[in-house]
Amino acid sequence: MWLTEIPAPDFDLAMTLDSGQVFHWETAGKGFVGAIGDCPVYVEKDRNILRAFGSVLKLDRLKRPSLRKIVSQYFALDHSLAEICASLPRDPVMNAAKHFCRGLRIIRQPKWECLATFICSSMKQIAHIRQISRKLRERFGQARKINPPSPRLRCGEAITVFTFPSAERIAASSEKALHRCALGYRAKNLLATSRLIANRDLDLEQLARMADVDLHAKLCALPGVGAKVANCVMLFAYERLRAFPIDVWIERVLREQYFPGKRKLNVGRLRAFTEEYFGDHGGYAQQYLFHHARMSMGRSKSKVSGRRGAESLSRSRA
DNA sequence: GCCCAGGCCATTT
DNA sequence: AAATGGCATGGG
Repeated sequence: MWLTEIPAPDFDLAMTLDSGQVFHWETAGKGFVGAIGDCPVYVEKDRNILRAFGSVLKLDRLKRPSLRKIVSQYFALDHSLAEICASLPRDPVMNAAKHFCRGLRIIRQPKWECLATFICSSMKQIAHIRQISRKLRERFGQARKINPPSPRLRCGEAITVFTFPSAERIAASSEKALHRCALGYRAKNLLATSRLIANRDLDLEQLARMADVDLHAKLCALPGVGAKVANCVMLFAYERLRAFPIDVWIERVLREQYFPGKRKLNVGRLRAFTEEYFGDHGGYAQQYLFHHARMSMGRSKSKVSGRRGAESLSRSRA
């Protein structure tokens, strides 16, 4: 077990973990517990310090990076948010999201874990995706314990966390077993894709060398992976910061904020716009717009009446 | 019961 | 090429 403290002044841990890019971190004490790959970790933000406590596997410890390296890499503390934000468009919608999401980082997730959870994400609310992720971990992953050494770490008692199951482990399960994790029709896709990996027909690490377009096409060829999921995996696991996933939230933001009242707008037109407008860090723009929109929706009570509500509000003020 | 959800896919126009 | 409907499940 190791303890490390990392200066991270422009990093919002809680917002990053609650922004719908990763689904397994759970609050514990004043921080969060989860797994970074095979490493069980407790993390907390204490003023400008990111404090992490956890263990690295004993096998091949010599080749193993330090906990500090693992945490810094995972949370992308090397990303210069100042430069990234400066490169984003400066329209009112983007500015508001940018301001609201200060400190939110696009993290670097393990590739299979990211691919698998986003295969499970289709037509699911984030709370459901979290449930699915937890069930997969509890049922097929490995239990690892975190034993806090001192009350300095405000995480309380010993905690068990579960690693995400390998593709081989999922492939060795069954569609019925996956169904019991509330996967629904997604079970078949997850199983099929896991078997491509277990059978050596697909090596996710090898794909990292491919150009964006080719990587996107390769991912889209996998069962249960379409344009949206492929872009999520590119953004959250392959560090392709241009990737701009368009889900129902983002599509709503684009239609209402960037093309208000425009009728003939298919997904292809929206895609053409986002790729040229948001630029090299479009993925950050997308995540900020997504999180801001999702957090703002709670205020208007009813989701369906949200649009009408906003409209009538602006009219009544006029 | 209704609505919707970080969509994908086969089928039809 | 673009629109449409089915798909499993759970929360509000």
